[in-house]
Amino acid sequence: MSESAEKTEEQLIAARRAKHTEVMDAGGYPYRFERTHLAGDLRDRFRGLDPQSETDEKVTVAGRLMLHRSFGKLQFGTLRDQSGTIQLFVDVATAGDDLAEEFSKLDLGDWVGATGTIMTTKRGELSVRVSELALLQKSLRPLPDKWHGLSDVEQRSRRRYLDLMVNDEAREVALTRARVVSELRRQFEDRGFIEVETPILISEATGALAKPFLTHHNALDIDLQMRIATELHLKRLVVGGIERVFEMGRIFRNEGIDSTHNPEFTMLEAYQAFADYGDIIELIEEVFSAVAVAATGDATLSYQGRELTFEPPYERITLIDLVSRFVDEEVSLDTSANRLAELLRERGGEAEGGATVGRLLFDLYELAHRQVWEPTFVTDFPREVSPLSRSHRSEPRLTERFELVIAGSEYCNAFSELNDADDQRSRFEAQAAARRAGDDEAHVIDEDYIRALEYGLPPTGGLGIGVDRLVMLLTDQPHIREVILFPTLRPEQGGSE
RNA sequence: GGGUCUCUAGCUCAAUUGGCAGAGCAGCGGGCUUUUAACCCGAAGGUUGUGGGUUCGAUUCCCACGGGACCCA
Repeated sequence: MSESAEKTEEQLIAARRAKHTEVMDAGGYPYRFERTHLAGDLRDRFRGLDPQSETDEKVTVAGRLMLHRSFGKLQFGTLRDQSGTIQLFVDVATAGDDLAEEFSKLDLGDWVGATGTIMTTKRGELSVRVSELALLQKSLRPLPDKWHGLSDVEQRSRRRYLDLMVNDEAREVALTRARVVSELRRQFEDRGFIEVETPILISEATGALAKPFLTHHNALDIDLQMRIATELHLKRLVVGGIERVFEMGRIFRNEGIDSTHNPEFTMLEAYQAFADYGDIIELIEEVFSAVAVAATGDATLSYQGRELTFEPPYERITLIDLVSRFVDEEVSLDTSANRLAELLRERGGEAEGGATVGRLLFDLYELAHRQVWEPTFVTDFPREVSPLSRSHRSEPRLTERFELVIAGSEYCNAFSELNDADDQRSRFEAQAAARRAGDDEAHVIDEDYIRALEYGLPPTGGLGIGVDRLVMLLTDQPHIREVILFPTLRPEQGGSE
């Protein structure tokens, strides 16, 4: 922004600031305000009131002044509170010159309280015939365009308060997210899951394949990492006897930012003793359909112009069958690595030298799953890409793991939990070898977790749900920044965050 | 990391082949007793992201840098 542009803005601010100074000189703004009704409540209660009605109902409303229309001796204002909008009507004949003058001096964006009787206008608009007015706090800065709102995506993310003020969709997304989170919590609580909180700062981040954020604790003088999953802590709690446990919390992964990745995001993980991945599939179907209905009112919705239904049952297909369908050729665990690498390259993938059959099948799946639209459980993942999943009961080269794929992306990752301490140790060691070979996202060995398993983890089914992505789906948003109120951004030049 | 596009008034957007940078909203002044983005009249508001270059002349063409968006890896 150039200096003169700032000057232009300063001129706009100066006029508002002059009025602000007047208020301050006259004793300042109120510390509280007694509101009797929300706009939405009034709309519900007086729905169907005939045009040009006058009532004796005296109400006090409060909110931000969003629009102002002056019509000679009449003035109309649109006041918005959290529940919606209500019109303020000021008639100089009944309100008097002073109140009309006071009302006309308000600026868009001001926080205003108004008392008066409920009425409707000739056109039937529900209004408050204002008899008392209170300026609760002046807005010193001009609002964005009253019709177009704020459209620049960067500014909308950076100044979310403005986005929420002027863009209906931003408010709707925020509210829907709250409904999703609330319903998720209710679904698990109703099934007897106990909500817990596990550490975010830990000496070594485990439970997923991702780079952690690094930090430092001064008093202990130790380096710490921020969690990349809640998995191993939650399973320790199952070992401890909390047989149904969940956590919905912030996860941090030190990765790039794109339409589906924010460095901090919200994941729900849940673990259920005595269940296997088949039980978890049923649980997920119930939870997802309930959440879709709670968020949007319907289990069927439109995402990016295409219909999608959360109505169970969802399709189930093994990873190998999905890959076979994708490459249009029957593949299996006995297909040669060379052939799989060839198929991968043909489909535009990159096959690393020395990649195992399981790895290559997984890489092919990563391409194949983009073509899946309706909710689909893809089951039975290769062992080497699933270091925390229990071996498949009928095929040891596979694990009892599934992902729920919807609209080309993964929304849930779940498995029969690996509860054999010795097997877990050998999986960790395989990961450690990969790490030594240069894979810095390979899992590190968590000795205490193995110790916990040695005390005995019952047969357990577990799941992880990417909450942000689920909200994207349910709000029809193509970018994760639209469902996170304050997404990670490069700091503004010269500004502070 | 690579490619494409983009940055003009507080906000939303124009600007012909390179020829005086315009509008709407907001703000300011005036009019209007039923508006719904009210409307009408008037005045004001700009170092066109930053820095270089080409040119008589650059919002426009070229280069670099910065911010952003999308696609690819």
